Amino acid sequence: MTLRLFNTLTGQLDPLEPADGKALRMYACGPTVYDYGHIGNFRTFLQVDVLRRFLLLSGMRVRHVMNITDVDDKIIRNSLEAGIPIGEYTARYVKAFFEDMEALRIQRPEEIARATENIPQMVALVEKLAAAGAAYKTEDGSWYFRLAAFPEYGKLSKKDLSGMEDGARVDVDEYEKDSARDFALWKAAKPGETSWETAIGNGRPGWHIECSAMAMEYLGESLDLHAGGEDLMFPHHENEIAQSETATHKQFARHWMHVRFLLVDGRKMSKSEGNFYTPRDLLLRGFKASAIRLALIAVPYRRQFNFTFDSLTDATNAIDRLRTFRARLTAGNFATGENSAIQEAAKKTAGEFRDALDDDLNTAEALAPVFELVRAGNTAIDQGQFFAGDRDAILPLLEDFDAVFDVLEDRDAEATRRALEWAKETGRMADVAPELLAAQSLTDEAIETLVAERTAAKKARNFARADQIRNELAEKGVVIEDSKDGVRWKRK
RNA sequence: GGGCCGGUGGCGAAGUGGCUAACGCGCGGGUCUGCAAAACCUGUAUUCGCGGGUUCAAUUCCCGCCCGGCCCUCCA
Repeated sequence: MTLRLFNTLTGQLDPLEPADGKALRMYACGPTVYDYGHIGNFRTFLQVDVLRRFLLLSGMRVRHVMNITDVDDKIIRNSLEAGIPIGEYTARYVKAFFEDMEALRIQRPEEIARATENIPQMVALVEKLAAAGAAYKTEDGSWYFRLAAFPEYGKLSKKDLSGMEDGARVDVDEYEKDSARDFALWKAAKPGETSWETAIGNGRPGWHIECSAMAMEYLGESLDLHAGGEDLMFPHHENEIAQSETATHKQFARHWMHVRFLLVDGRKMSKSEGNFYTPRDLLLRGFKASAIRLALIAVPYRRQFNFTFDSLTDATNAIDRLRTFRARLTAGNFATGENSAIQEAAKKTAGEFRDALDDDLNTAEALAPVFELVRAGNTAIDQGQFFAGDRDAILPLLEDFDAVFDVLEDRDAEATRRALEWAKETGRMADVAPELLAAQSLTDEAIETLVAERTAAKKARNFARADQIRNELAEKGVVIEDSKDGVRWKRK
């Protein structure tokens, strides 16, 4: 089976495969670095990461390009207000973006393309469009794409623009356009604003041109897949198609993937509603990076996901269950042999896991058999019916699971530590949850010492002291588990 | 106003024209334990927004209504 992924262009599930049988060439719209990324942004990047990882797990080679929009109206406005060059302004957010990617375990694409580093390609594309009569320059020096030059406009978002009246909404700055719907390819420089002196004039790129130019620069004229948030479908992706296909007379992207927006507490996330969160906010509140990751990917990408703090707590507990199970397999001593029921369950789980992801990346359905296997495994272990052969069948399966979900390995402390450093540097310590600070005050070494002391106390049947230590640790978010294989502790 | 998508248990959700409506979390009871934690067992929707219709049979298809989301302007 190969992955069948919903294609916005055709409106159906289409197999996703490289046209040339080599690496799948995919382009995903990345961040505009005018501020810290929020969880909505990251839901999109995470879902694309799930796609990427599943393709790799399926044995496909992938060439994945993501852009960083580091010049646009907001960036220019904000950097002017701050009185610093745009490069300096965006540097902070680019750095933060990569930190967040790492915290959330988003794999780095093969290529990260920055708009400001690909201006010549954009200029060349505008020139090509001008030569074809599809681009025109207005009196102020801006360039526009002539929508009339592309009759197929609207095919992605299924919009019929033929009946749209010109002139309904004409931007003050754009009064020279031939048609109200024509969009900017190149914006003429305004006094004080960052600009590039080029063959088509002094100015800066329009928003849409960068993705067309960079996608073609790094992936060729025809892509296997183009992905982004659902809001980008129109006009951004529609405009990319118009520009690219007019210039090349080739299909720009065969497959289009759009990730659904999330809701927060049942409402649209927005700063004015007070329900706007960045991953960093959540880390400072004491949530784990892995929980944020799982919460944002456990609901399939075409479904609306209602994000709440509870959903993070749920994800935390679910991850705990998986990690505890894996630790049980790794640490336990199992007799040689195998339990045929477990062997079969493992085989079934592997198949169901892949089938679910093959079916339009149904992450929710892929998770179910994994948890069922966890229960079957735990039950067998409790009954003494679990053997080394069963462990050897399940561990690789968990590896495959984690190749996509990537939540089993505990790297949460590192992400949290980074977030705290950032809070310190930027004066946000007031936002840090007190419980998190309490937990941070305790080093791993200190915990080990206390745990050892408790074990000794237990041995001496001094339960009062043992419980005292356990409570002390619990107050700082450390939970102790006694078992036949020794004592295990973890930070909640 | 127009186009598109969705409304399933306490919460997040999967799913299907007819088998006991996944899975996770939570909660109640039990086993294990010095007590816990973990793990396991068990109970947690006779029912899938509301009202009609089609059908032998609908949560699943159709129509209407209500509610939420996305787009139609910058936005993951």
